[in-house]
Amino acid sequence: MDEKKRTSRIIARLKRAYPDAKCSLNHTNPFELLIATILSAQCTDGRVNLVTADLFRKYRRCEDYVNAAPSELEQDIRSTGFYRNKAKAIQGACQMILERYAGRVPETMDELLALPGVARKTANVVLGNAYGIASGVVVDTHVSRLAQRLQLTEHEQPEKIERDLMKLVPQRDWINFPHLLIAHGRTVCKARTPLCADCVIEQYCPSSMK
DNA sequence: CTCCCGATAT
DNA sequence: ATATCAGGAG
Repeated sequence: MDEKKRTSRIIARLKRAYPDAKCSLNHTNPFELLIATILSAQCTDGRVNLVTADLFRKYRRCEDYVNAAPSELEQDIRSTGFYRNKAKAIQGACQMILERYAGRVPETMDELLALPGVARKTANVVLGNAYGIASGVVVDTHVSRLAQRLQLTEHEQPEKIERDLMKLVPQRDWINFPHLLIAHGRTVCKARTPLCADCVIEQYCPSSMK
């Protein structure tokens, strides 16, 4: 079986197992998703959602972040970790969005990549989940781990993994595919102890311990 | 490559 | 005690 066929079988199985897989970061607009995604670095989505529940009530627009005292914003996002970096990134991004785009989150890859604290992973999350634009494939820690275990790539750098996945996965699935891998990665194909006995794609996995 | 960093699971 | 979590910048 060639790699594309194996990939399509994997996708079909995962869609059946996780029919409701979607973006797990709570948000009601592109701006909120951008902030939530910046906060999600090396932090669980559950923790991010806990923080943004209060954060999005207190900070509604770019001006609210830009005008806040850095130390106060840092405390408001502290429990997500890396809070100094994240606060600085958020304030820098908001200032740029205000100056260049009149407060609207841009809808192109290049414009998003120019924002501080935003690289391909965050840009792909915002474009895909807030704007419905299939700009690429989100590669986070779960997608990276599963793509390697499934041997959908032989690389470790996120950018190279994304390039391999964009070749293997049909573009209509670029947005949903990471949701499927993340759902599977969180519940079954875990980082420390993969539960291969419970895996619905075990027959397609070269790394299976079954 | 290193650094940033708190919360939770194992 | 240590690994891991929807990463990005220098």
